[in-house]
Amino acid sequence: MSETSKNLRPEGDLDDVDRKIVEELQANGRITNAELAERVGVAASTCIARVRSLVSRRIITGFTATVDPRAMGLGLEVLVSVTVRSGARQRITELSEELRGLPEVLQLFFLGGVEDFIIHLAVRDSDHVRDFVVEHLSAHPAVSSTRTSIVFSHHQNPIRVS
Amino acid sequence: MSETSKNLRPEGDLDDVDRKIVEELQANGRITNAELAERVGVAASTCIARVRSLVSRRIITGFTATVDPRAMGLGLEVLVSVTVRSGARQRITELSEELRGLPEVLQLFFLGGVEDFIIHLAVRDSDHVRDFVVEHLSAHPAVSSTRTSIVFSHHQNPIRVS
DNA sequence: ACTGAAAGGTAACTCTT
DNA sequence: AAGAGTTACCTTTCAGT
Repeated sequence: MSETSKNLRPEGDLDDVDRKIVEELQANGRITNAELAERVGVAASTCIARVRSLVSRRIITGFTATVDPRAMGLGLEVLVSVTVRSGARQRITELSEELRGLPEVLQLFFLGGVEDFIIHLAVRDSDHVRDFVVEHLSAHPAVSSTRTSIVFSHHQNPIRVS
Repeated sequence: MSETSKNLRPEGDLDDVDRKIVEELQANGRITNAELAERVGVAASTCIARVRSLVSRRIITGFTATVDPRAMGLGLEVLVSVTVRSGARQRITELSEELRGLPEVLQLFFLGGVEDFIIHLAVRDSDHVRDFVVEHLSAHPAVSSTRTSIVFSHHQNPIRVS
């Protein structure tokens, strides 16, 4: 009954069962509740209650299929760094919201530092990159400069509780 | 029966049904086959065959739960740009594989251009960033320089067929 | 708060058209 | 590719611990 039997919440306020569930669902988001329960070592009824709690607490924020961009005809990925004009700082939010809505944009990092954004794009080809930069960045009054780098490869890891 | 009735495969060789399936499964990876079939407008038996085909062709590469790093005790995200010493180019692969295995690493972009990598980290706090950089980057003989930027916000979009 | 069993529902498979 | 019918399994609930 002591607090010392609980860890000093080293990672959020999840216990071992929650963490195992999160780990398994990151590795396979389509696993059935029955199998998840077995892997985690709790009853199916317990497991489904835990998963629902994790979702309602917004610890798990969603379930998605991961798709290969090349299979969708998007053979080129690039990272575009954007610096905003110092006189146009207040327009960063407006610009970022515009960018978020564009289909080429896979990810948008809103940064502190020299660069204000990094945009991760998946596009058909280099012409498509140029069109994107010209149309949405160079033409925008808030944008000071951009720098585009080709992504040779891209790896994504699950979040690990370590 | 003519080729003209098929589009000039504007995005891979997926038809409208495949594309709708991919779209729905990115939005909700845990949708049931019956509901997916209804939304896409095909029979359940057709739908499950399509999904399996997409997975076996590696167009859909997996299903995952998305997790809030903050809920896992990882309250700080940063992007670290890494430049490799010009005399140590051949060690990039070795370094990237080492980095991929680290629990703090969410994403790794292997780049062409001035910078060789960008590492997306989720960490507890700024001490954790420093430890990571010192331990895994500065100490590495192939690393020439690093630059760390705080991520204020991060958005991720599904891949859209446009 | 977790478990286990029972009931109901749904998915998956096969065959046929 | 669709539909029907069968099987099997999964989800859900609830009472008990």
